[in-house]
Amino acid sequence: MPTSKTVSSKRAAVIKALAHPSRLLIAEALMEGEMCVCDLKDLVGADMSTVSKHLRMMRQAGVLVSDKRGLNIYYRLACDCLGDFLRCLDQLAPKKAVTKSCC
Amino acid sequence: MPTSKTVSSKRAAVIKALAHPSRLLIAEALMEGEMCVCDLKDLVGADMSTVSKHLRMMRQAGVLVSDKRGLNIYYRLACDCLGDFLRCLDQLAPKKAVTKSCC
DNA sequence: CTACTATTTGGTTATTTGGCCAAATACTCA
DNA sequence: TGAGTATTTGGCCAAATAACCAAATAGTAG
Repeated sequence: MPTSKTVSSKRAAVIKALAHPSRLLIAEALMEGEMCVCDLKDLVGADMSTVSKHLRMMRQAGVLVSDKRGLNIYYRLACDCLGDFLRCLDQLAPKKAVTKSCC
Repeated sequence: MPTSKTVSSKRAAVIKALAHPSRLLIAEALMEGEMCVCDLKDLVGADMSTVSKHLRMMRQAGVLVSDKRGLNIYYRLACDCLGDFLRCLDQLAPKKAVTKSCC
């Protein structure tokens, strides 16, 4: 069985770490380079504690890597496959009806 | 602003459609080719109504396309970018601690 | 050591999600 | 038409999520 439920669950946990507007916004920003929590807080516009929890989740999922330097903790992406994937997803058209093709 | 919050939200909605073990299992299965709801029900091992709701969500997000033929409704993936992305994600290592690099 | 700064953790609350069951559709075929 | 099959919908409940605030922690610098 190439794609067991266990495998899917692990993968889904990683994907879930990107499946929230704020978290994806963070990931997108980090595609440009690392940022510290305070910068990300400004970016997201939420309470720092909220951002911190998002970051922890993403770090635990393996999506982000953190690095403490001076007073700040800097976060960066752990992989560079996000750009291609997002470009592909942007081509999808959300819809409501049944029986329709695209692509 | 290349990556606004609006863009991130739309993308996140699509990603969310894949961010559940059962839904990802469905998507993985559909990488091999289309399947009808009853097949997917057996695959997932949940109530058909539950599977149907997952499918509706994925369809509305634009991830799946459905096609009615005969008695059955067949679903298939709307894009083929999933494989590469999953292969990349599989290289990530989930972790708990701060300050560690990989890749 | 003390004050200060950056970040994380804990508690609480409101909302969303995911599951099942039962009932409703939609459609095919005899 | 009417039975039968495949799928969807609605209702309900338990569990997970995400937000905020307040308090704790870790570390730096004076």
